[in-house]
Amino acid sequence: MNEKFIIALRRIALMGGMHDYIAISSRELGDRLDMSQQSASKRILELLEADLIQRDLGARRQRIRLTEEGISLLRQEYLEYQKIFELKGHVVVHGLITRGMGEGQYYVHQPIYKEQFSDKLEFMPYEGTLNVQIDAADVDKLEILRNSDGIIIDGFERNGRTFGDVKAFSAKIHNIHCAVVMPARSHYSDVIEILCQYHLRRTLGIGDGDRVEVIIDVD
Amino acid sequence: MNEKFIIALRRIALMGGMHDYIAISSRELGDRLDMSQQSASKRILELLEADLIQRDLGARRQRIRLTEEGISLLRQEYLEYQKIFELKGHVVVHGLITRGMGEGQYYVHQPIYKEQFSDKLEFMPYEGTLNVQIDAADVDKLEILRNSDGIIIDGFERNGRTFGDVKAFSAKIHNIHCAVVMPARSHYSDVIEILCQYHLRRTLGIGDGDRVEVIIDVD
DNA sequence: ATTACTATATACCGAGTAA
DNA sequence: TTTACTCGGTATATAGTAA
Repeated sequence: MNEKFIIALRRIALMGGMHDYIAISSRELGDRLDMSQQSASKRILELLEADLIQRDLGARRQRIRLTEEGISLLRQEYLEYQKIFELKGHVVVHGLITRGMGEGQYYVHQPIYKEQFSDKLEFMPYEGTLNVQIDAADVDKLEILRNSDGIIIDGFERNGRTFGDVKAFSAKIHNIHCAVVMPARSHYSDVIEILCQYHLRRTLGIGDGDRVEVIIDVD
Repeated sequence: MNEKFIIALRRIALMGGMHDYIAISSRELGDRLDMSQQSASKRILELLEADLIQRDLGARRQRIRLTEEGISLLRQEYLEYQKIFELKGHVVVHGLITRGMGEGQYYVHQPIYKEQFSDKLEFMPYEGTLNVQIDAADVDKLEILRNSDGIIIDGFERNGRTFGDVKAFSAKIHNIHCAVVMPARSHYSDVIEILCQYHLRRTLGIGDGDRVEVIIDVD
C-alpha cells in the first residue's frame, strides 16, 4: 500500500517537488513511473487524499509539491537505507556547544536516574549536561538514535510527577567517554545532551559556540 | 514489480543479510513485511529466481543472504535518496523563451571558455544559448544565484579585449540536464541563459514565447 | 514446527471515454 | 490539450492444506 506512494513521492521529490511547486502532468508522471496517465492521475489523487502532496490545479497544468508529511515519509525511507549502508556501529555528528535549556540537567539530579546512569553507563555522571546544537547537515542522523533502543533508563514517579523512560547511548566527545541521553519517546530536536563523569567544558577547555564532534555508539 | 523485491531485500539487509547468512523463516519475514507466510514464501522464491538472494535451505530453518546483485540493487535505491536529501538547494524559476540578445552566445564560441564548459559542466555545450525571460514572480530568486559561487569559468584576455569570469550552475530544464551561465559579477537581469549539449528548441520542441521551468542547483 | 502448492478472493492497472 | 471517471481483465495475496 505505502510503497506505491513512496515511489511516486520520490519521483516528485527528484524533480524538485520538495522545495517548490513543480509543473507536472499526469501523463508525464505516468511516463516516469512506467504507468499509464490514468494510473498516475489516480496516484496523485491518492497522495492528495493522504496529505502527502498538495496541488495547485491550474487551468492547463497542475502544479504539485510535497507536504511536510510527504517529506518526512521520504526521510524515513532514506533512514532505512542509512541504517543499512552507513550504520557501522556508530554515528558521527558535529555541532556547536549551546547553553543549558535541556531537561537533562534536571534528570541527572534525580537519585533514581543517577543510580541507573552509574550502573548502566558505568560511570558516575557529573552533575550537569553539555548541550550540543547539531549541524543541519547531521540532524537526520539523530533519527537513527530515535529509532534505536539504546540503553534504557527506567522512569519513575515522585511527588505525583511522572519521570518518563530515558535512553542513553555510549559515546565519545574528543576522545573522552561520555553518553548521549534523550527521552525514550523523543520528539524531534536538533540539540543533544551529553553526560560525562568530568566537567566537559573545563576538561576540554570548550565553551558556548565552540564546534565539537560526537561519536555515538549504536548497535 | 521491482518494488516488492526491494522491500523484501531491505528487510533482509536490515537483519544483517548483507554480510552473512541469516536464519529467517517465511513466517517471520511475512510478519515483518506485513504479509502472510505464504506470500513471504513466494517472495523468497521470486528473489531466488531473480538471483537477488541465495538460500541455504536447512532441515528446520532456511538461511538467506543477499547476492551481489541484491546488494547493488539496494545501493541504487539508496543513491536515489541521497540525490534527494544531500542536494540541499534548488531554485525553481519559470519564464518565457526569448530571442538571442544575451552575451552567452558569444562566450560559447570562445575556445578558452568552451574548453572549460566541457571540463567543468561535464558536457560539451551546443553552440548557442537558450534565453529565458523570468516571470516577475520569480526574478527575486535569481538573486540567490548572484549570491552563490556556482562553478567558476575563468576569464581571459584576447586581442586586447577582456573576457571576465563567468559562473555556471548545473540545472534541469524539463528534465534535461543543462547549465545556467552568467557573468561572475553580474548586474541585475531578468533573463537567464542556458547552455545544453542539445539544441533545446528542437529537442524540447519549444520556441519563442513558450513557457519553461528551470530547476537550478545551488548547493 | 517448517516450506510451498492450489484455488479463490482482492487489489490493481489501463482502455475507453467524458468533461 | 488537460484531469479523472467506469469497468473489465489481470496480477497479486491469502486461506486451506500437503509434505
